[in-house]
Amino acid sequence: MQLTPMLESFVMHFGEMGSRWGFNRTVGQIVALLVVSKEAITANDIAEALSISRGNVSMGLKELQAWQLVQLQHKPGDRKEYFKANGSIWDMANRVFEERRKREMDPTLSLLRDILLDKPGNDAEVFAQTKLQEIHDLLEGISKWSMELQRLGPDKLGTLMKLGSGVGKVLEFKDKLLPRPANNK
Amino acid sequence: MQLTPMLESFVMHFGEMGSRWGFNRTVGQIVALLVVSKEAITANDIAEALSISRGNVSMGLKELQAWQLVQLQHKPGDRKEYFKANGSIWDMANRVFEERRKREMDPTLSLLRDILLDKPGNDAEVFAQTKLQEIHDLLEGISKWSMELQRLGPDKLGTLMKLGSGVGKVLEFKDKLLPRPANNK
DNA sequence: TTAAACTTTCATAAATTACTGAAACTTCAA
DNA sequence: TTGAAGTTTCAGTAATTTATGAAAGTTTAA
Repeated sequence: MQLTPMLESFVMHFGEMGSRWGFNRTVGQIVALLVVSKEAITANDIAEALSISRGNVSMGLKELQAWQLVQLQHKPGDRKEYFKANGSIWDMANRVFEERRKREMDPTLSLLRDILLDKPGNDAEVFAQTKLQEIHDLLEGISKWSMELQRLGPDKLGTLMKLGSGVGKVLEFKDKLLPRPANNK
Repeated sequence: MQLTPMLESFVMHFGEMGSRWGFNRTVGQIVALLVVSKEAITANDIAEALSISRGNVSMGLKELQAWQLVQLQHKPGDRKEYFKANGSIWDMANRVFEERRKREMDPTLSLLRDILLDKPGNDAEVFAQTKLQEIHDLLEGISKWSMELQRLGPDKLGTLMKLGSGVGKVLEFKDKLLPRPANNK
């Protein structure tokens, strides 16, 4: 497998960005390669296209399976395993969001809840706890909201996003039209 | 400066999470320390509290200034520089979002735009470009939308988030009430 | 000016993370 | 069962990132 310059620049860029998106360079390259590949490809193809070791590919694919970003395929009469991107771009982005939410917010939320159960021992701790409470509430809000948004599905989310600055307007309607939502803290 | 066990656990946790949030351990610890400190503190206080070198603190604070997460203060008759968290938790979270958007999406958007200007050279590139276009549109959508949301300000965003699953309902209203929004691509 | 008090820089050391490749493992056809 | 075709694991090494601390830089009071 040989990449054209166009595809190579894309794949390499995803490698560079990988670490910012929560995985390492190789994993970024692999997922990029799979996304632009029409047909499913083997681990050997990947190793060759990216000039990395076979072992590295294996670990990368394992990681991507944990993220649910790749799909395994078998071809009849062929013992090799073939891989392809799992779902649409939208699906993949959703899974990345979800996974990052888990990794970036859940552990902190859990720690904050624990700490907030403790009695403050002095003045400094009293002040600190009010701050920790604020952080907790913000994280919890974002966390819950992002889960709601994902539940909306692509179509509605699309509408919501296209709404853009119109969101403000719609919110005003809501105040006038919805008598009183039942979810006050 | 000596941290109580409660504060220490919080500060250390932020250190661990730091790398997932886009900065390194030390920077995470420093920002956590500043957030729970009622009074502004000196770089030496920080080095002592976290048991890290003075130089490291200096670099960490520099980084945090780039993120606009710390504020410098001077006390009359005192030559030292004092530092405190810059703005409310909300403000700080906003800046982190903004900065991450810039780092995680902008470079990719820019690359994708470039690539999409090229003529595909073969079949594989034709397929790849449709995928790249999808990625581009999704990223652009998220990017623009998140900017809109930030423009709403805390109050409205709060309402929107509290709305939760109610968002779906409000969207239905919108379809019925807003004749036709002017922002079609 | 000088020098004391303080801060930043940066070369190098330490720590962490990622990659390789050979060995171990698995699966399947004969 | 054997061995060929394939995959995974993991110890060792390479690459990258982060931290240290001494030297250089800055600021201000006298």
